[in-house]
Amino acid sequence: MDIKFENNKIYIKNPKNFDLAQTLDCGQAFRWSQNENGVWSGIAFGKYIELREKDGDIIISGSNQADFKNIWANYFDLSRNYAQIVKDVSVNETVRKAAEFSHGIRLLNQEPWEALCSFIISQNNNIPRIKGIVERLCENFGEKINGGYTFPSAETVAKLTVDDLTVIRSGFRAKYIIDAAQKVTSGEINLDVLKHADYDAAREKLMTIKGVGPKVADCVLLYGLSRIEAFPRDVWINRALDNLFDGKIPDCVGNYGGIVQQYIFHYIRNNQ
DNA sequence: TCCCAGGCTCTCT
DNA sequence: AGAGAGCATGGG
Repeated sequence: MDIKFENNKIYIKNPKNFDLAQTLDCGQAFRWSQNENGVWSGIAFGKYIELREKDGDIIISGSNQADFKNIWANYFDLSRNYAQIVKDVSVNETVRKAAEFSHGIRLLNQEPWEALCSFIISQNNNIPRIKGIVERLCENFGEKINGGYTFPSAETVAKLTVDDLTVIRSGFRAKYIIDAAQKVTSGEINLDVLKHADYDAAREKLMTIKGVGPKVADCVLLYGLSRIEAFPRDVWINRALDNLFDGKIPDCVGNYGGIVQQYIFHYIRNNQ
């Protein structure tokens, strides 16, 4: 992608396969919102930024060249060739339709701990409420910065009790959040190591955390540890597999399960 | 009001 | 190994 830095803004000129609304509001991340002027804002890696689309470009403000290079280029997965991937997986007609409907969704490479914590919260829950719980977690236990609150560190959460978490109204998930924070803080779970570990071994390790089963583990691997071969199966995906794919993932998906899963998730959720 | 939500744990066969 | 109840909370 063609990047330009001008007037304290970052211009992604004529972006390919990058739609802000599709990417930021498709249920993979829970801290992005759009205001009445169409401007998206959010916080990740302890930094607040704003993004908007104008004249076919994406404009990032509130950031700088160093952060773009060190954080956002990877966060928005800018080096991945989505056009080629879409072409490869579109051998299957239903996948092609889902990919077309989901055009512009990119996988966000999120912070491992934030992904772990967020997807623990996601279980047996709906997206609006997940967002509310995550936001209350940040407001109560994150660090105040310009624009909002950072996602609280595992170290911070590890010191809390179930009672302390009453304010975020996460229900039965509170004890799971704390167990995850404690295992990450103690080093019993090293998320950076799991990023490069054998997939099944990493998955098993994540599932030693209370409240982390197969689906949450796959989500952590996909959204937090950049493992695009992950294929999380939630109620929506299972429904789609049953109704559209004879119950199984088509072979043409190959190692891009995570991307196709995201396309199918978006497609099935917005088409009954 | 009732059903359900980007599931998992626990218990009982 | 597999099935089923229960779980906190609240959005639609």
